[in-house]
Amino acid sequence: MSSPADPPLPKPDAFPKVYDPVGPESHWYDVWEGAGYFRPEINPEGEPYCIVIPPPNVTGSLHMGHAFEHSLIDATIRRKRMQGYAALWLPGTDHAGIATQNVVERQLAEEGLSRHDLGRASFLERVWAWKEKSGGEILTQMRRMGDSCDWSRERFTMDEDLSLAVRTVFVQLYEEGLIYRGERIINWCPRCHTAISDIEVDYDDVTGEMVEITYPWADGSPGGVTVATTRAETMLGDSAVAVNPSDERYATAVGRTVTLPLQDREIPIVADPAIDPEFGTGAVKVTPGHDPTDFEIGERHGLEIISIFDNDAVVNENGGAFCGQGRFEAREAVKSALEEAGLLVSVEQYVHSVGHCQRCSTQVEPIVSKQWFVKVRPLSDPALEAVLGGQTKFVPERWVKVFKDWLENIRDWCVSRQLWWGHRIPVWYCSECPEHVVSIEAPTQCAACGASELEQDPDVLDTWFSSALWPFSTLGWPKQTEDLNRFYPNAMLHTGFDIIFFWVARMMQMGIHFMGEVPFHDVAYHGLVRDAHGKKMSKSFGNVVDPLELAGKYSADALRFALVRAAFPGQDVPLAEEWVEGARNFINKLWNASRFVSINLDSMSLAEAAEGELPDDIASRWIMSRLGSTIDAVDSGFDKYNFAEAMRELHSFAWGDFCDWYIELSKEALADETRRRSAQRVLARVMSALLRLLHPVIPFVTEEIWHRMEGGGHVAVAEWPEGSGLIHDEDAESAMSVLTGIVTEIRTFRALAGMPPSAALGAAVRVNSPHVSREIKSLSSQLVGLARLSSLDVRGAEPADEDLAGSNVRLVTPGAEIYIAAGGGLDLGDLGAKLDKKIAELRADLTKVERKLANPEFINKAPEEVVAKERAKLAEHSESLGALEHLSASLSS
RNA sequence: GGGUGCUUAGCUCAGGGGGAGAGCGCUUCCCUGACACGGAAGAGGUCAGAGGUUCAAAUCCUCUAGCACCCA
Repeated sequence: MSSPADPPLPKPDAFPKVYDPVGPESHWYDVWEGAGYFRPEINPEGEPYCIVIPPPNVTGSLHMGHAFEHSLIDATIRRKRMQGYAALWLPGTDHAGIATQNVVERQLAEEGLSRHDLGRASFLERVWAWKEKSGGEILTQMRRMGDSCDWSRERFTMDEDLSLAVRTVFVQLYEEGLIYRGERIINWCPRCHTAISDIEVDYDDVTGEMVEITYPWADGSPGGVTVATTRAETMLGDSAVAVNPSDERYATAVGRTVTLPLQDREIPIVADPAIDPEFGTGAVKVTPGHDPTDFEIGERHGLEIISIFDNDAVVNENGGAFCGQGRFEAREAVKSALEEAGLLVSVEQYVHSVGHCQRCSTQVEPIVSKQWFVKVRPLSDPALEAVLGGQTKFVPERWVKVFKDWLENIRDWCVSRQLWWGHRIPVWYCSECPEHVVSIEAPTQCAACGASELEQDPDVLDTWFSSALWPFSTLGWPKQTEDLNRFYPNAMLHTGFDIIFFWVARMMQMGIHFMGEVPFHDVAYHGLVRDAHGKKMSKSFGNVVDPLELAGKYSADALRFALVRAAFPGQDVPLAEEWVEGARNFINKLWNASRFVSINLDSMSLAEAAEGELPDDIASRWIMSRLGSTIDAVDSGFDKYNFAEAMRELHSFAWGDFCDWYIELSKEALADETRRRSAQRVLARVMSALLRLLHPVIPFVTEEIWHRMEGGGHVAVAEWPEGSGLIHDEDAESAMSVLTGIVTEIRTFRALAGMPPSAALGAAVRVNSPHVSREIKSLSSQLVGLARLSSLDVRGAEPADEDLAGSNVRLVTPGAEIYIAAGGGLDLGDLGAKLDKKIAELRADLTKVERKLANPEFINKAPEEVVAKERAKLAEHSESLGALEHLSASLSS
């Protein structure tokens, strides 16, 4: 094809054969950000479209889960931006109360210090210093990944504005009676030294012991009541024994008293329906001070609450002789003492579920303590209604049920934490009187007695209290800012299902309560990133993969594509390095397709080359039709948050339709001066659309190619392609499928016959439909190239049994027959075996079809199209079978 | 104990009443003027098991088994 008239190739370094992501991935981000593309103001007329980031821990670093979630958010927001929305991805970080405090305390411990050694003020200075030092890391990493956040709107949960929002919410809820202080049984972490909420307790199976203990009758009569427990040491705090009221065995026992061993305390036997008669002996010790169920039993029966543990879960003075022992130590000591007393009936190994602190895995100790609670029900009911009523849509929908079950059984939320790092509870206690002041700003005097000595509650709020406000606190609330009016409700939320209770439910509650509207219209729950074999990534397994490392090796684009490509709604994403490698290969393929187009545009930009009317040849019509369907499928995938589907469409269009077929077909047209220009037009249009469609997921490489080819503007703000303008061209698609069938059939024959690609092969093709036959004729020079033929004769269906091109081989493909003059001396052994197999398959298929059509019920009940389709299949299969048998016979003769 | 999801090619997963799909891996051939991070052609599956509904079931229903997760 080369001739002196060919245009000069671009300089080799303008489009190297292998894409090098290093330059583009360090260059384009600053350009985009500098141009203000990440700000919604770039589309001032656009409809607002806001997504807030699920705020990562401020001192954390980027892990694969972030990389995944952010890839989905960025893909969503970049597409919306290109569609002309005032797209805002609002970034920020969370102060992560316990987690952050634990990290800094660990640092202090290395210096042999505790936070109490430093005191509250200097400890907080330390935490702020740590936050300043490590707080930017994750944000830098996000930039590296190409995340198009509006950094001018970055927020931190402990910013002054957001802290004001927290205090405002607290005060208002208090005034509405939805926040109260109460002495209740709560989950206490003896290591973190704080209360935690019910959902911060993780239950794990632990192998322990089931111990049976006899409590003797108080009146000295022989025997007693035997109770079963896994926590023998808590008997020190027992204030009753309970049985089920319907339990015959204990009918006469109820109302009597027993003596609590070791403590010498007389306690009653009460009847309570909460007791399961099937469990153990049917009699249960009741420890209202250290068991939530027992606490409730205690409330019902007016039992004494005896706390036997201090804040370290060490037995206190109420534990008598066991005072000073840790709870596990005390458990053994109590058992020995009971055994000595002859009251230990049995000890058996027992596996049971035990609550652990989510942050430090220490066994949680239920204790009774004075804490602040949010009365949740009045907030949760509207949240549930909003989801059931569809004001907020969940994807996948099944999470609605989980959400519903949880909200319907919700308990009040303990929001105070005995920590220093966080939003201090805006309550001040008077030193002169029992009153307290709940106020947004620090009060100067007691509202009740006027005293000026006021002390603020030492505790801080649960981190999730501030996260619950995130969709509006980040937009300026309680100030009525322009952003708040514009971007609330948020368009949607991408998040993991693991925080549906912690975060989504609470944002729904607070959003509706304070803004009067749901915080977002859609919530798309994604799965977890797992390793190549579907195992959860964890440090203990050693299968954790660092996203930045993969991005460094294969490019951020490749990592993003690998992740997004696997993102079926709500499904976990297995990630092996090979997937990223595959994504890198795809990007390189795209790069080379661009390289090809670029080389063939005669120095025109994509925009220039695309100008003018499209040609109406089959190949052009076909690829434009395919492009239209692809755009529709991509849009539909994005709109359903089914990113994997969108990516599959793009991948197969780009690699299959465009590279494998259209580019190959275009080579012939490009070589023809009269058709070169129109082929360029098609190449440029497809290329441009492809770059735009892929940009949300692989922003860097598409921008780099755009820069080299488009000659102006940035793909980051280019217009998103419209599929509806492109017609679905049935004729072109069917003609092309016949063409690809013919080509593939000939190639297969060549491979099976062991013919080298260079060997001459003459062929004649008989196309069944006269219409398609004309189209194939128009494509004959392309067909010659693709199938590497020495000659080609395309006929219509009319002539029946002519001698076609001296053929000795007859092949068949849907819609056409192929006659090949293969000459003699070919080794057709493989072909014969292959043919036999194909014939057998076809016969089996044919029998199935025949049986179906012979069934009157099928003819009567099946829809017409289905019957017609079966009939067509029958005809087609018979024909193919005939041809194959003919070929088989001619081979063996 | 209650709930949810999963079981489809060697691996990881889509599909979801009417001819079994993808990526990776594997086999054979090919460094052809976009690309070997590539091209061409292939092999490979009683869609977990058992019942049922239906003209028709991988797909819907029931049960069973195994796995995963959530809640108590």
